[in-house]
Amino acid sequence: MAFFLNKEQVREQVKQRLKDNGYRVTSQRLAIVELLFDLEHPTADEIYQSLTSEFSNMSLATVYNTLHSLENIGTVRGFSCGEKCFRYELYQENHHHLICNECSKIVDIFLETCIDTAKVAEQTGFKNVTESVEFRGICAECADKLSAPAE
Amino acid sequence: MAFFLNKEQVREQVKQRLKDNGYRVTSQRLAIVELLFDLEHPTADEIYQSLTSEFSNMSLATVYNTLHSLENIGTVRGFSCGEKCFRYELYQENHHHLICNECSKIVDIFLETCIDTAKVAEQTGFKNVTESVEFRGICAECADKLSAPAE
DNA sequence: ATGCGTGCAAATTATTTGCACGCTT
DNA sequence: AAGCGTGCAAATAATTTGCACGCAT
Repeated sequence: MAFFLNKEQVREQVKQRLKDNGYRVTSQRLAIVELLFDLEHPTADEIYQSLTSEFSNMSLATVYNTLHSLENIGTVRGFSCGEKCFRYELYQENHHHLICNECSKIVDIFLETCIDTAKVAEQTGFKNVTESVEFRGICAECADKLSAPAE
Repeated sequence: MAFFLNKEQVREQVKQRLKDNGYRVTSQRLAIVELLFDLEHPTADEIYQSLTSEFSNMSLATVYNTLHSLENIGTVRGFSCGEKCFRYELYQENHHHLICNECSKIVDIFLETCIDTAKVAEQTGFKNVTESVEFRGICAECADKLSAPAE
């Protein structure tokens, strides 16, 4: 985890952004942000599982709603690993993914892009624009497996 | 559509790549590639609908299988627009997306990046690496709608 | 001739939605 | 006091999978 802000700072930043965008600050929203700070790339269900210990009654629907709100304010990014599951993480510039098409393994890649998000926002009229680069390919192990049957 | 290759050239390229990667060249695979050349960002189901006119009997399962194979050889890229639907397109460098978190509108963005896909492949051992930049945000109309209730 | 790719249909499962209550503002 | 956010549970629909046949190699 290579965050530029510590958990407390992220918390404060999110609170500010929620307010700025007309969302209420709720304990569930903050809890999910903190969880995302600690976890790798949880799915909605994993987040739900982790939070049921903290909040005895918390529903999956709330997790989805909250993630959606957090995406809207540019704090969370969802991405699909493999076709099926959807994973979420705190948005960080320069933090990208390389995903195996076969086994859905996710490799984190930190690299500078020369992409100007502000400019994209300006030219398109979009708000809260986040950017991420997704690499796709076949990992070495899967490449072996795929060619193996042909031997 | 700003393809560097015409349809025939894409066809030949795909045939070669299929062979190179140990996949068979089938009419369904070529048909899907040609369709992707013509269509914007079809979903699997839209592809299926379009092909049923050409192939009287063609199943959705085959569409999914084929798309997956084409992804593996780096010809097709799938991406999620909104959380629900999955869309597919021919892979082109410098062709990226800006997606609205609310209405899932897709804006195509062509921009040069300083991303070196070959280097990523080299450093990670992945094969057939494709790259795409995905921008997310809230489009102007949805931003209006979201703030409207607060007025 | 062999075996992969296809078609069919059933199964799985992630995600969404509507409604009533409680908490934040 | 008012209304958004939450929780619950049912509904929705995209995607996957197994099996048998035909076609490409």
